[in-house]
Amino acid sequence: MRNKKTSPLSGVTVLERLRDAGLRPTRQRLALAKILFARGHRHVSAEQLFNEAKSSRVDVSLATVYNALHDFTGKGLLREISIDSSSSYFDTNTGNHHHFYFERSGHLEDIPSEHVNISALPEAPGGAEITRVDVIIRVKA
Amino acid sequence: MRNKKTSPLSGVTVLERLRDAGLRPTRQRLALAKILFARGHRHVSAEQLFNEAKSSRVDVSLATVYNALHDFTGKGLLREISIDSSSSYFDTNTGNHHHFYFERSGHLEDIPSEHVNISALPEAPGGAEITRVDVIIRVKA
DNA sequence: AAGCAGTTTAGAATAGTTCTAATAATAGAT
DNA sequence: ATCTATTATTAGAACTATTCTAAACTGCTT
Ligand SMILES: [Mn+2]
Ligand SMILES: [Mn+2]
Ligand SMILES: [Zn+2]
Ligand SMILES: [Zn+2]
Repeated sequence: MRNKKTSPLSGVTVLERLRDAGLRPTRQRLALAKILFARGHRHVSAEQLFNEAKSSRVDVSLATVYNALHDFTGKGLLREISIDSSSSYFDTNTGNHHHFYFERSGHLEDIPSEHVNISALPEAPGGAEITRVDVIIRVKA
Repeated sequence: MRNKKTSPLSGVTVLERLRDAGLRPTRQRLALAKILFARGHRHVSAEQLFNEAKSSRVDVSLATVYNALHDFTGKGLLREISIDSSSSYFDTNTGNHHHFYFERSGHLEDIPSEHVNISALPEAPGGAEITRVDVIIRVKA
């Protein structure tokens, strides 16, 4: 049997992260989570993650990539961002923050929420509860 | 020959609006523009507009609806909004403003830009020019 | 009226995503 | 370790919003 801790720091951490979220740490989920959470925050599309998995010799189907992304999102490990309606991004940064969107490249870059000061938020009609506030700054680049 | 001014106020106005934008006022574009701009600001999807056209006995193809929406957007008569990656909305309000998004119904509601005070905007990396700032407040309703 | 560029159209094509239903793996109990 | 129920994975089909194609048509200028 293989050692469960394949990478210095992230191996066990990722496994625990999945367990804590109530997600079975399957081989596929572990591999994908490792790609997603190995280093700093990222914004990835399903296709991107699928390709990175293939590059890392992780044998996983596209359907599983979608399943995992949605499962992770459902458990709060990721956050889904729709910007250009052609595809979604999944953000490993689930904290309160905003984005620069580079229209040419399709690249997303985080803006810490402290750097954007929103005031005078109107109350949601009918006292509806606010789920999330997204600020997207589109830049021509 | 029919009277060009079919509706009390909007007939000629819509025609001029298209001409001023450099768009040929074809039968289809006129009919669609009339639906879009007849009354106050709206947020419509392509499919919605297509259906409204059919209801108004305007014979227009779906491809033309898409063409018109994009042409209008390109000329600044509409603004395209992507929220949920399943489809885009086209907004007849092209001025600076933001949105409430009602997740349950998919409805969009304008927020005047004066009601949202954004301060401390970080400079775009590399001095890139800001195209637009979108604030979307998602509410659970 | 003629000619041309711009527009419309039906239907095919595309692409991201979801679904299906069969197979496989996991967790927990024995 | 084995058994079992539950959950996950998968290939490929299906779905859906949107775009493309290329042929027919129309608005505009002369
Ligand atoms: Mn999704
Ligand atoms: Mn579009
Ligand atoms: Zn982010
Ligand atoms: Zn609006």
